[in-house]
Amino acid sequence: MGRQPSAKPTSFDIAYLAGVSQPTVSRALRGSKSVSAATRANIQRIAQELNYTVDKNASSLRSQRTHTLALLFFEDPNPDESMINPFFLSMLGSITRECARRGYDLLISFQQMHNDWHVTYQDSHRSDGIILLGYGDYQLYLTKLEHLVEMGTKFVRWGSVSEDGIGLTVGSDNVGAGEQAGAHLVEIGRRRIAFLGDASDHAPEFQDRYDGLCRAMRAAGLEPDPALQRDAVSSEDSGYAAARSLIESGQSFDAVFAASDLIAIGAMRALAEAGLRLPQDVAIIGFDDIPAASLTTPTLTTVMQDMKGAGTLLVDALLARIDDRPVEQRILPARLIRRQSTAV
Amino acid sequence: MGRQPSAKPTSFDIAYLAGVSQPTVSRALRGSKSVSAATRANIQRIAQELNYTVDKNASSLRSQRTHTLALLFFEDPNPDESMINPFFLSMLGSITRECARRGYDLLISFQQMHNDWHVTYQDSHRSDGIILLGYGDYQLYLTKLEHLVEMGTKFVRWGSVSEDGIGLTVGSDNVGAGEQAGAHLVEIGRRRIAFLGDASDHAPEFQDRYDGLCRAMRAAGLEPDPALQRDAVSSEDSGYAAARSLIESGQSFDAVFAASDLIAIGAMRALAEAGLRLPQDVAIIGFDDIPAASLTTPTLTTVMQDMKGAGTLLVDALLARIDDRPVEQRILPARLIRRQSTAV
DNA sequence: ATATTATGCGTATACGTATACCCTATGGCG
DNA sequence: CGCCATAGGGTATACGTATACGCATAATAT
Repeated sequence: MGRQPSAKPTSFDIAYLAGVSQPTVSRALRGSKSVSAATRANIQRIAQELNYTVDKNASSLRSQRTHTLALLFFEDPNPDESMINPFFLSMLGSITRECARRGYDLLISFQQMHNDWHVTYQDSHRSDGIILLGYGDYQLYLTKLEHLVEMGTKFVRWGSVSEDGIGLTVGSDNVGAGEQAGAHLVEIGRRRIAFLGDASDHAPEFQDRYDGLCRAMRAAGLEPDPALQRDAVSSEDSGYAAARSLIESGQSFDAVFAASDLIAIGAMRALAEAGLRLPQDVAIIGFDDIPAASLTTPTLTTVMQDMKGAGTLLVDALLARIDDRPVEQRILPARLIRRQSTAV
Repeated sequence: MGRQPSAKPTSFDIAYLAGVSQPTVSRALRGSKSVSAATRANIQRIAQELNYTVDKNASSLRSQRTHTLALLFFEDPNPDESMINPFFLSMLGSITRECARRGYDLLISFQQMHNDWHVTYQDSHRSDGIILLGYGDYQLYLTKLEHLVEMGTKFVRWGSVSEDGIGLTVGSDNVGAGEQAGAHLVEIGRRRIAFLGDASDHAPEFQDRYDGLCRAMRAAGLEPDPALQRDAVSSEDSGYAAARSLIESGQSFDAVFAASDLIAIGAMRALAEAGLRLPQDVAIIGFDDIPAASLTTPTLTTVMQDMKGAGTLLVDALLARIDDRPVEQRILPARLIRRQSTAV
């Protein structure tokens, strides 16, 4: 009770003090060239003094531009609560920074795929565009994407770029990364390389990684054995289960390429429990280079994605989309990080 | 280019179709009781059919309520880029979920403390309130908080509850947690317990943890040795440096309580390099229970904070603040997780 | 039967900004 | 010296919603 600033100043207040009309204030502050330098400077000074800020809602309502992006993150059906995609954080960091740099706000929301998110954000004028990260049910995802396209909603998504997908996609070079991993394993003399991760079209990124592995093996004259592939989603438990299934099948193998570090960490536990020595008996490579990867015993060879570049590129691409500038799909390079788990 | 929905429907469209006036539509959809059940049902049906959503900007402009919260995360001056507070993610998850449950949107922004964030979010009507996480320069932080209070801005912050702080604070029971850790170390026979982490008023939470440790030691008839305390910020490198400094000082110690897991992990590296056996020669306890804590060798005893509860509580408290309902400071319990690093 | 109150809804208007349009002084040009 | 382009800025209005009020009709009280 009794706050000294009687109320938030409006553009009318500024206009009054500057001896001009309200529209002139608006023009001056938004950089219109039809206002003289002197007038603009004066207006800016007064605005500064009064701590004036443009009312976001009024501005958005009138201009139909919110200068806000929405980031929708889709969770897996049963998320390993304690370990939600660790690598997501650095991407989030670079996305928020890039947004700030461009003068955009960022709305964030963790979603279940079955929600009506595809209606909420654009139709209610909350944001100018949407960034999509992850997905639960891939088929449902595609359906909703089609709906977005129909509605003319602007969006970009993180994922597999190789598929001729719906909408604009930014992603790592998963195939190339898989090749690097495969080549490395072949180089250290491994012949029977297992793959842990969904290799179906439910998880295009994982499939790309598998494709890359297969390509590297064939290039070395080896034929990938389908019996050495096990489905797994990105969680430690799932990796553990997949590795156990592999061990119990009695198949012989001397290397494992896991589609994510979480899977790899779970698999390492299973392998160690089975008395297999890492990396002598089984070499293992993960994917993502999460912080934990350098703490495992042995430390985990993995593939590092350019998460910072990813955030920047996603925002870049989305803004281009919004402004109807041309954009093409962009693939980010990934790099193999060699650690003890493949050091023979 | 030829989109079939001629335009986003407005409340006028609904009103026309329902044979009522626009305000009635607004009333019906917002649950005003001065509209008959029949009318309301009819309006809702039509709105549903047209995929109508309330325009967020218009609504916020008129009602002066944005139904949006802003989450400001302050980064340390030199963030260990790859490992930004890992425990932050689960909190973020619970905050977004809680917001969604209450029908609030969440704006997120990583900030440098020196920015004018304290003006931007409330004054421009972007959000109804602010959640503050972390801080860089603590003194500067306090200054800006005072400014927020002056302006009548609604906010809550995560931090040390014990200080009779500015504004409303939600935080873990750091003192209690420190006591638990100390008691545990004493229980396994340790007498010379070092503390790694800033114990100054620049980092109230760390100081609370240290106070807790001291209290537990005194309760056991031990006097904490100030020479065994080393400043450290929450990063692996800083922990490593602090531990090295401790080792090189020649002080004898048989346990380490680190103010965060990152510090602990760095310290473990330094201790191992110095040929000290963990936990036989030196037992060690961290704080946060980040995923990596269960992957170190030996696995790390640590304190788990209730991050999910934290997110819920922060949102809860802020909404209460916004609605001018009474709220008191809330302290969340923390729990010691015993692992190999203190198993003797 | 008349006065009173509640119910359900329409009328008018405000929220604060951005833009289309219009007008007035210049200055340049022939 | 008259004509037109241009700079600079004012006037009017729209963006879509939420609320203060007022006014009927119906329900209840007296």
